[in-house]
Amino acid sequence: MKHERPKISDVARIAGVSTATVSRAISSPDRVSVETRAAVQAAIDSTGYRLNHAARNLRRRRTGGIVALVPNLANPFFSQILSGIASVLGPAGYNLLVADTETAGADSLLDYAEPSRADGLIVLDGRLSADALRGRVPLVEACEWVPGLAAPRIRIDNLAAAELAIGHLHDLGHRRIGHVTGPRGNVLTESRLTGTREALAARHLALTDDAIYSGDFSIESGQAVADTWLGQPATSRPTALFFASDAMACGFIGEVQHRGLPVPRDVSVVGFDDIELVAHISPPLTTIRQPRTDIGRRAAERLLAKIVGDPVDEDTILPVELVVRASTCPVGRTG
Amino acid sequence: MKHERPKISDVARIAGVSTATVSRAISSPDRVSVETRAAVQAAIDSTGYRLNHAARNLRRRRTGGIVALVPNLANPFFSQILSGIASVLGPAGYNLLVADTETAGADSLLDYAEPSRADGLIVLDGRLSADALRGRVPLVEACEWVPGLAAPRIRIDNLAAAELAIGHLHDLGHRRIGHVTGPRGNVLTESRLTGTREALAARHLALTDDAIYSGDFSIESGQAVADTWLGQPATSRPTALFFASDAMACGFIGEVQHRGLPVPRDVSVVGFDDIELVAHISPPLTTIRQPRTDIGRRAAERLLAKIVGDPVDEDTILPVELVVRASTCPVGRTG
DNA sequence: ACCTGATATGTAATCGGTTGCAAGATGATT
DNA sequence: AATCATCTTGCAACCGATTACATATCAGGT
Repeated sequence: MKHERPKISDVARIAGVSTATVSRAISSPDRVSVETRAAVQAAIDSTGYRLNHAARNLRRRRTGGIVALVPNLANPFFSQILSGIASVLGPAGYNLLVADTETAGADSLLDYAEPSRADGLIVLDGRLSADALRGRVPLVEACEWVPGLAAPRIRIDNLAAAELAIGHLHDLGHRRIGHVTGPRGNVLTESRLTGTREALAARHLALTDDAIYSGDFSIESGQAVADTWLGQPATSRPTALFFASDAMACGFIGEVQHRGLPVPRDVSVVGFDDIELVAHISPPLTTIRQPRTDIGRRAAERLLAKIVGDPVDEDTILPVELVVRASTCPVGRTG
Repeated sequence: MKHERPKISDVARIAGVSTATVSRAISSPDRVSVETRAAVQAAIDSTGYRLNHAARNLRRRRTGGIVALVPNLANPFFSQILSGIASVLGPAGYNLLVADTETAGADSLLDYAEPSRADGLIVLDGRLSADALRGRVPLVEACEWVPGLAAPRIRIDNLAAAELAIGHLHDLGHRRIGHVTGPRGNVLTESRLTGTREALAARHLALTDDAIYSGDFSIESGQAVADTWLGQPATSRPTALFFASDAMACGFIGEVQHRGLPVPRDVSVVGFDDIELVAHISPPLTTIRQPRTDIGRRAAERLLAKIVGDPVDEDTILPVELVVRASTCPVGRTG
C-alpha cells in the first residue's frame, strides 16, 4: 500500500507521452492538445501525482514565495500589515511566509534572503544589518527601515504624526507635555522623538529630559512609565503624554487608573498605531492611526514591481490620521 | 562586476578539491581535515559562494522548514503560540514559516502540505479539510482540531475551563449566567458551549436560549452582544457572562461601559485566552489562561518526534487556569 | 505539387547540490 | 612485516522537474 511517490516520468509512462508533455500539460495547458491534456490529467489522478517543488524551483530558479521579516509577531500591529501584503501577493501567484526576527536566529534570517528560498523580501524590522541584506534578493522595507540600505521604503510620516498629537494636546491647553519613546536605537523611536521635539518647539515649548520617558513599545514598559510619572511632583509633571505605541499607552493607563487616578482627568494620553483593541478600552484611546492595510498592500506591489524589474519609487510616505477619542481632555478639567 | 552566482564547483576548483569535499566541509565539517576545511572556507569567502537551497532540498528530500497554518494572524492569541513553536524549532535546525489560512487561497494551503515545501505542518485551524490533509506531510494539531483527522493533538481542556468560569461566577452568587459563543461550527465554540451547559447543569441551572449569545471571537461581535444584552429586561437578563474569547469580552465591556453601566457592578464578565492586554484594561479582565507558550512548544516537539518516526501520543490535553481580576464581583453588589 | 507557418510532441541537457562506494593514506595491533 | 581499522577524499550517479532545440504533422496559399 505504501507506494513510492510518483514522479513526472510515471505519469508520462501511464499517459503514453513524454515527461516534457506532462510538464507542459501542468504549467502551460494551452500548449498541449485537449486530448493529451485529458490523458495526462487522468494519469495524474490515477497515480496521485504531486509536483515536487524543490525540483521545479531548482530548474526554474524561482520559488514563488515572498518572505516577510517582522520584528515581533506578538505585536498585533503587524498582522494587519501582513494581511495587506497577502491580499496583493495571493492574486499575483506568490505565497507569503512570515518569519519572526525575534525568535529566528540571525543566521537563519539571512537564509531567507537567498534566491533559492524566496523571490523577494519584505523587511519590517529596522534592526537588521544593511550589509547582510545588501546584494541579496529583491527587497522592500515597510514601517521601519534599515539605515544605509538602498531599498524602496513604504513608511508613514512620523514627524507629521507627532505634530498632530502635540497639536491636539496643545489645543486642549496642555503646556507640560511629555513623550514616551520606543526602544533606544529604533528608527521610529528617533523620528517620533524628533517630531515631538520639533512640534513643541514650534509652540515655544521645550521637551525637557524629565518629560522624556523611555519605553520599548511594550505594555510593561508603559506600566513602568506610570510608576515614574506618579513619582514626579504633581505640580510639575506633564499633564499630557504622547506615547510612541498604543501598547505602552495601555499599560500606562491601566496602571494609573489602578492607582486611583482617572484618565483623562489627571493625565491626557495619546497613543500611536490605533491597534484594534484601543477603541474599546476605557477610556477609548486617542491615537495616531496608521494605514496598515495600505502599507502592506503598497509594499507588496512595490516588491512585485521590483522583481519584474520595473523602476520603483525609492521612498513612499503615507499620511497618518489623528483619531480623537476619550483619553484626552482639556487641561485642568476635573471631570 | 556582475558575476554569475558561484556554485559549489567553482568553490571546489579554487580550493583544489572535489565538489564532494566542499559539500562535506559545509554540512559535516568534522568529516574533512582541518586544512581542507580552511581551504574550502577561504574559497567560499573569496567567491562569495552561497548554497542553493532548492538543489539541496531536492537531493536531500527535505526542506528544513515547518509551516504553521493559523486561522488569523490578526489575533494576538496566536503569536505567543508561534513563539513557543519557534523556540523549539530553532535549536532543532528547522525554521518556522507562518501562513494565514484566512488570506491564503485554499489551493495554496494544500501546497504547504507537500513534502517538497515543508517537512511538517502545525495546524491551528480546525476548519481545514480532513481529506485534503490526510496522507500528506507529517502534521500535528494545536488548539483547534480537524474532526476526523487522525493526528497528534495538543489542546486545552475546554470543558474544565468552562467549569472553572461558571464555578467562579456561581461562587460569587450569580444564578443567571449567560454564554457568548465563537463562530458556529468551530470546534472550540462547541466544546466551550457544552462545557458551560454541563457546568450549569451540575449546579441545577439551565442555559436558556436567550442566555446564549452568538459571536465570532471578534471584538465587534462582543460589542454587538452588548446591544442584545442591553436590550433585554434588566430583571431577567444574565448578571454574568462567560465569553469564549477575550476579544469579545473587551468589545462587550467597552460598549457597556460606554453606555454608562459600569463593569462589574452591572454585569460580571469572564473572558477566555488571557491575551496580554486584558490585564491592563479597566477593569482588568477575569479570564481563563491558556498555556500558550507551552502549547506551541509541545506541538513543535510532537511534530519533530513524528518526523523522525518516534511514536507519539495522539492527544494531549493541557490544563487551564482561572485568573481572577476585577471584571467579576458578587452578584447584586452595587459599587 | 511545393512551400510556409502554426501546432504538438519528443530528446536530452540542465538546474546545483548530496552521498554511496571505493580507494589511498595513516597509524595501531599483533 | 603483515593486517586491520580509521580517516580523508574523489568519482559519478542521483534528486525531479523544465525547456531549448529538433522533428513531425497538417492546413492553407500559390
